[in-house]
Amino acid sequence: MNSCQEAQSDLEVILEFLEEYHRQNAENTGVQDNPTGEDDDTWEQCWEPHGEALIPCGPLAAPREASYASVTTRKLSKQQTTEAGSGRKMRLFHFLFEMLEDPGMAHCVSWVPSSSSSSGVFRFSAHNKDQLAALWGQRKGNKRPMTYQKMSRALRNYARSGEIVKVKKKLTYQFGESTLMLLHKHHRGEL
DNA sequence: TCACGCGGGAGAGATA
DNA sequence: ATATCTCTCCCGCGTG
Repeated sequence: MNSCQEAQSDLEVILEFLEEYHRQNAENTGVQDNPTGEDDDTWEQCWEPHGEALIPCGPLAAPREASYASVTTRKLSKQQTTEAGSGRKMRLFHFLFEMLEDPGMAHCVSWVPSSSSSSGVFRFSAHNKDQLAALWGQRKGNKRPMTYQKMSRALRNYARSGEIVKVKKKLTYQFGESTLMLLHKHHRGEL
């Protein structure tokens, strides 16, 4: 099994676990999915990478370590445990998803229509891609200006984990299936 | 030939 | 001090 396949299967396992846990949590405790509404801050605090996948760290954080360990044997890294706390930096694909969900940013980056509405394929505008990159640089608080070239390099790093893969088309990338599902769920406030 | 997007290596910065 | 993760920077290659 290569790293991408491994990551993909991990994501699937995690997703199944989250769905099951979420069902139980809703039934047993009556905890609201998203009682306060979502904003950028909660967004950052409720997700954390887990090895090659994403797992929530908000309301699910407490039982996560024990329960999740039964699902996968992959250990939590130092940074991952750190990020369960507050003040975690936003990751690039979170930012991109946010931009994709913002109609006002459609001139910079947009979903690519396809037969499957949830394909997760998106494309940068050839004219405004650097504007989006600059925004990312600002969000990160970089001293030097971010460019599309540098941002796309970071995007391609996600290919190793399967979170985002490169599509063989100019300026076009695709969210991993499970990553996209989790992002959508969170965006709808289901996690 | 040239511009542009892409891919890889190396290293910086943050954190435990 | 060390290890790990996530970018960031730079350089070279392929393509139209």
